[in-house]
Amino acid sequence: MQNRAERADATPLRDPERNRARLIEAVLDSIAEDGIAETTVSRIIERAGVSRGMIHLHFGGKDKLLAAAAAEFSARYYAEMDRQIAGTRNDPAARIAAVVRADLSERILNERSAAIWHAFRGVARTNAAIARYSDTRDARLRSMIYEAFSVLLVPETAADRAMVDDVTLGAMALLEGMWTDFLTHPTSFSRDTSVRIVMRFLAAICPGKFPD
Amino acid sequence: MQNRAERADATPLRDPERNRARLIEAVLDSIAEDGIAETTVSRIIERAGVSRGMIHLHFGGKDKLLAAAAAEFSARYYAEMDRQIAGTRNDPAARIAAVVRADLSERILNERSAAIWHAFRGVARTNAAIARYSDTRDARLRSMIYEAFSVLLVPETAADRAMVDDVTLGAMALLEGMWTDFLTHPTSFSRDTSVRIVMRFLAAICPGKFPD
DNA sequence: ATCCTTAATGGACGATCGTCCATTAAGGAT
DNA sequence: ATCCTTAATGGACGATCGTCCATTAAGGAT
Repeated sequence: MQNRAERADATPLRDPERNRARLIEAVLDSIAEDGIAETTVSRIIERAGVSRGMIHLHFGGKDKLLAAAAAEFSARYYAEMDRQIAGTRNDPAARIAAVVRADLSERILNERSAAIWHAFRGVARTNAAIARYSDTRDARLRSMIYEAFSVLLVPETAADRAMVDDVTLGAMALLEGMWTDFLTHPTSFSRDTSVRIVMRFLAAICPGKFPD
Repeated sequence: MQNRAERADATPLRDPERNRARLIEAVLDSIAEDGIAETTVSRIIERAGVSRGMIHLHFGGKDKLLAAAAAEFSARYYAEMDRQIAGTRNDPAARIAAVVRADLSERILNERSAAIWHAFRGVARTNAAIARYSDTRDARLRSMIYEAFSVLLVPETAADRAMVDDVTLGAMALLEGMWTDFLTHPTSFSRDTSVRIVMRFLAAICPGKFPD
């Protein structure tokens, strides 16, 4: 139809990397907009603008494409998280606040990401590949919070260490809950309110550790 | 094959009510064990032990059967919740504690219910019928917590009322997060620890309101 | 005993699913 | 200029999906 000489730009006709990326993006868009049940091979290739055989060619099948999309989604999450909390390594209270702000920031928590995240969660129990990347994202966030509280609360006794465990679990639960609130009440949800509430709870349970 | 005279018991050969219940139970079991994607008409009737045409006969189609299962799941949730918090109407602190304990109790939060709940959440965005019952359950829990905090904190100023809003949202988030923790870490999850942490956070943010 | 309503059956049906491969052609290597 | 590797195409395929209806029979009404 069109050869290189006829095209004004230098866009190559063949670009496996670009097509892989398009397929992954199409999967994420489809899950966010139409849900996992409607994310069929036909819909995916339609969104990506590629041919039917390409899923099998580049990923080996639909399931592996979904797993790759989950991996990409997870990787983007903590890449952005790392970016936003950079420079808070020496101040645990600031780091925790930064993690909370990042986790609820527009770049990380938005209608698309919340829909995708909950869709993945819903099927993770019966899809080992998706569960793996879902767990990875979880574990990363948890360890960030845990490390910061370990520095902030300088635990010495067993009770102190239990406190670090508890407050980590509580912080994770609060953030998880805010994501769910965003998903279920996207219009009334307030990013600032959510950050404020999480920080108020954390400040209340760690008196004097989170200066205003 | 078998008529009433030949059967020892009095089980009727025809029992639409029983068959409806069997189909709903089969759907919930299938979602919990195999996931929503594997919950097909063939799998459902196999579990329920009924014939293929019965879904259309009694519910009008698979989608309506799923909606009925979501309705039943939601109804059971707050029936059990009401049962467990009965008798705490005059003591808001006790009522909040009872709601927390109930929401995390074995009868309400278990592997089956957590799997079903998250599966429904994952598709609620693109399934209006399921979203409706999911929201109903949510709103019921939220209003219980809100009412109790309204009595407990006797809000007078605008700031007081904002506090009631905040602590309600925080309590909801904590409970949601604990469900997710149960789903993702069923082996390490501790019911008692979760209840304790939620109550510690609530007590910390409402000083003197939750006597030990 | 006969009739009538309706619960229950189970297979036929068209629609879609995801996989896979024969074929084409891009584009670098020679 | 020719060859060779491999990206890309798109339709054929069997499998499975959910719906629906002709048929059977349960069981109350007469």
